[in-house]
Amino acid sequence: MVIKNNIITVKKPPLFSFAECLWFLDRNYDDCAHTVKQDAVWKALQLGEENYLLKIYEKDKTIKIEVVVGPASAKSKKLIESFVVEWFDLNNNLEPFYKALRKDKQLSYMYKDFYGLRLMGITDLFESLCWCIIGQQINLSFAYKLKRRLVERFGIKLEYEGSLFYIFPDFKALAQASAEELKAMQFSSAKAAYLINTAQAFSDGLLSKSILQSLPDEESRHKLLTSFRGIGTWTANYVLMKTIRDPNSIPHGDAGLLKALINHDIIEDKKDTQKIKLFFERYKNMESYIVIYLWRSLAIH
DNA sequence: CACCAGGCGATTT
DNA sequence: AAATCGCATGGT
Repeated sequence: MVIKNNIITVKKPPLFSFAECLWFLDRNYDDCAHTVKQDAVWKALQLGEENYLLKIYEKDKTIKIEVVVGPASAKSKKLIESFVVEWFDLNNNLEPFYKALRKDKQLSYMYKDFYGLRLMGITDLFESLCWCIIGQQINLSFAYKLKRRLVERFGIKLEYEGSLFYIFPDFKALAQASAEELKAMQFSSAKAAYLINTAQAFSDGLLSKSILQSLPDEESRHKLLTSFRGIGTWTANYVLMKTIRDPNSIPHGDAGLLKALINHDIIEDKKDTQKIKLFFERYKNMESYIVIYLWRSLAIH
């Protein structure tokens, strides 16, 4: 009998659906950040100095994390477990959010239809910022294509049983990329410069997740982020939501968010900032979660 | 062909 | 301060 010691077991929290989270990861886009196969998600990532390939699936009342590639020492397992808990937002109690949702006449259907969906994070700040810059003002299909090109060129490739898995490039690799090469990959000149500038800001120690987390409030985090070229209010808020997990962060001006608000007759046109403000007051300190659920609704409207 | 896309920075009013 | 403009290019 073989005893597997490369599996980590995590308890599922209440108000959680692994299937709904997997649905989000496997929307109709070609995201190179992970692979959904059958009922499991495969994820390549770097933690500390080590590269890992994880296979994550549910079993009974638990989530299983199989360390497919990489060390499965006690220390590694601890890091991996923290990563998954953060990625799936497992420590967040959604009860207050669901309470507010159930009271919402227009949106209460989401309580059933999207039950258990979590705010799937982007735990790495550099990756999160790059993803925003790539996605600015272009459609998502094209954005995912650009991201794949960037990752295949500058990222780390992991091969396992004939399949390829990618780890997002280190900022050091992008800091010395040439704008010309990025432009040849169909990035606009502005975006090529933003990406390289951002990578250099990390290289120069001007920006990091811990720097951001050490700041006292959302306002100061937003201010630091937007001091860099290419990081506007939308990008700053997106990152605060997906990476820093500020609960009250809203990516104002987001095209998808506005479309969802119009679909639900919450606003009539995109410039109705007053009604948008009123709407979000119903979700104080849960703004980022209602944004995720509104984005989720775009797939059914 | 027109219009929009998970915006941003620069310029003009 | 607030509105407008140029960017770049794939999707529909």
